[in-house]
Amino acid sequence: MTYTIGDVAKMLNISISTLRYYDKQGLLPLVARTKGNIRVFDDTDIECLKMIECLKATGLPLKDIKSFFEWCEIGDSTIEQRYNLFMEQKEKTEEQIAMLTDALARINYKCNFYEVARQKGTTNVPGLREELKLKFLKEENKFS
Amino acid sequence: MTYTIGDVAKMLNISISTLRYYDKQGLLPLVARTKGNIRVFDDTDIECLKMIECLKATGLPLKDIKSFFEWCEIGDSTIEQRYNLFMEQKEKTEEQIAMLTDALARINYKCNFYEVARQKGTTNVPGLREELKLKFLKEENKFS
DNA sequence: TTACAACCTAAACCCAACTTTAGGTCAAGG
DNA sequence: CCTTGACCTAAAGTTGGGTTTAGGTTGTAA
Repeated sequence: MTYTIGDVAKMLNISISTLRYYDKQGLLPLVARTKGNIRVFDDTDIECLKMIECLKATGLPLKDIKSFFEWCEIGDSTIEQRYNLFMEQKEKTEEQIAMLTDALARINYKCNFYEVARQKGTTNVPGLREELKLKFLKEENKFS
Repeated sequence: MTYTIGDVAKMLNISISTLRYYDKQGLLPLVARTKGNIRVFDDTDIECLKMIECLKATGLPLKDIKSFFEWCEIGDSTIEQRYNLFMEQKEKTEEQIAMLTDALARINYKCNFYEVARQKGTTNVPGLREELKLKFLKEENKFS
């Protein structure tokens, strides 16, 4: 099965210009072309793009993703590097999830805070603490 | 308790230039100054900065963080906006965690794959599938 | 066979979020 | 007083990850 760049863009929800940009950056070194120079993507290219999306989602820079594909092409002598890359990325991803989980807890707190504030019509709700209140009250005092 | 910009930079592990940048962008509208124009941070400013870090971690752009602080200053008439901001950010953060959890599963698979490959000295391991193999094998065939 | 959408390139442009640079000011210790 | 490190500003530069533009080619269907 083969696909045009437009097909791939729709399938993976990546813009055509981004796909061309990735190709130019050397992230898709193996994309075939027709005699008329039109890109022909196959299922392996789709798999590569999904891997790119996965690594990008975890914050790996494009140049490092490029390195990974270069290592794949070189072969078995680069297994150690590839292993290290994924082990490191695993750690970083776990850290990111932990950070986001923390952030989510704070945000949930705020959701509850503003839920109550919405009902009462004021952020001045006894029993609930808002981080910013002190200073804004100080500010109010300044103006009064 | 008050702090210099250098103190805050060390406490929160944010560079001095970033703190000044945030101030310039209007994210720290309430930071006091000495008569000699030196910034004086207090504990509320530290709380604001922690909130900034939290929202930034979830991908909220600085201009939106600025809006939030502006809404806080305006007062109770902006409760609804603030509520919506946090509800939306809650959703987005949950989505991000889900995405990262997916990515982590793929990465863990790769860790295992390369763990075995490392032991065997080759990625050509029966029973383990590598997304990229097809094409690279095709490539090998091209050259042989 | 020509019209038309979809493809191509190179190069310029864009944006957020910083960082660096250049040239100055502040304040505490000797 | 004067030195020195920490502070200040404005403005320019940097980076990553794209998008846009301008000008051209391909290929399919009427």
